[in-house]
Amino acid sequence: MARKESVTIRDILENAFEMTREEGFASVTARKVAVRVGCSTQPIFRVYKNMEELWGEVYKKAVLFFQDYYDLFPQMGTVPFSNLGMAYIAFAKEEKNLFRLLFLSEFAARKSLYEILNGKKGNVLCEINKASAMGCANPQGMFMRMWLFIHGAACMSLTGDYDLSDAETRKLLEQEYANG
Amino acid sequence: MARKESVTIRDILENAFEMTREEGFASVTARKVAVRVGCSTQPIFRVYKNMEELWGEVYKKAVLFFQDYYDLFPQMGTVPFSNLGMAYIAFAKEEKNLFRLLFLSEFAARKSLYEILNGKKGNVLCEINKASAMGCANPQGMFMRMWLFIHGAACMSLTGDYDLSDAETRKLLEQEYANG
DNA sequence: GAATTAGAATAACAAGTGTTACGGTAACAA
DNA sequence: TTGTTACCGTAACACTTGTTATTCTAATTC
Repeated sequence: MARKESVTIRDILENAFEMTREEGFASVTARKVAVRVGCSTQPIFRVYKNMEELWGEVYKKAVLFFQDYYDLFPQMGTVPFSNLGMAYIAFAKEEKNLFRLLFLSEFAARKSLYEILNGKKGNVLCEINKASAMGCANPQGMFMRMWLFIHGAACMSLTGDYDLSDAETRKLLEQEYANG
Repeated sequence: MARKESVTIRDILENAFEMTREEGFASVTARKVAVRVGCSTQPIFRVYKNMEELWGEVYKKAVLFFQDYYDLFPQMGTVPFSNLGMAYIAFAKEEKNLFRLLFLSEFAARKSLYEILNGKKGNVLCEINKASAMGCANPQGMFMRMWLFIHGAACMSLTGDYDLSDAETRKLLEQEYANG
């Protein structure tokens, strides 16, 4: 009856996402995505109502990407929030453009920081419970204090103003917890 | 001999800076600045070689603006780094667009965080000396720890994920210092 | 008042954006 | 083999960007 599609929704989203990773969210334009996919701009607008919709999907994919990143991140030590924090800081270093999109852009208002961190498994709640079980009197307050610290390190690494090693960073986080 | 200028360099820079404050750095385009000044785009290119140069001047003006902001900020309490930190966080809340330009944008690499904070009066050194005089064993390390905390709060307030009152924030900073 | 000349307005160029109209093409049904 | 029809490439529209060429204007000097 009809012609077979040669450009899939997957091709488009995948490439738009990789472009965000490599060149930043601002470079996801209709023509640039088309060039990278190797087609005209037409298939994009067949699949997505408009660019706004594609951008929204890239954002959603970035959220899932971060959550997978944390799931695969090596879990070391037992100090609450430290693994989550280490993953967050490493993510900011390695995936600067995705970090900006998720946690600093105007887009970032779509999901709260807490919502993204918590993910499907309730990562934050899990850490809060762990802290509580370890005798922390105010685990929510501890989370906030720790996270200010962690978010600060992550954001600072974007501009090159933070350059401690992973080992030093972990030490700092553990001290920070101990001092609470 | 010649015609008198009706659009000054001051008109242009002042308006470009105010546009950055109100609408963000990205809205400083030749035409938009011209509309706001009330002239054509021509006087801009008489005074500045190109837009890049104007943007550079806006950035420099933002640096000075922040430093004045801190100089006029009410100095309360004696805990080292706390006044500098409170000013920084308040600045992020009140001048979101300038904060982004100074401390998070690609532009931010022009001057290091430390350089901007320190200013002409050596604000950071001053606080480090104060800490030292008050018996702090590792004042540089203290500065770094405090500043991670402070930068985290400032950046979080941009996306609406930080909403503690000034009093609560100050308390946190003082505790943070005490725990070091 | 006339000539000179720098300042500024108008308009254009070239490149880039999102989006849409049109027409050719390829795959399947008859 | 012939239609049908969804897919996709080409080209265009309308808009925005930085920048520049041209033309008009106004202030000063003679």
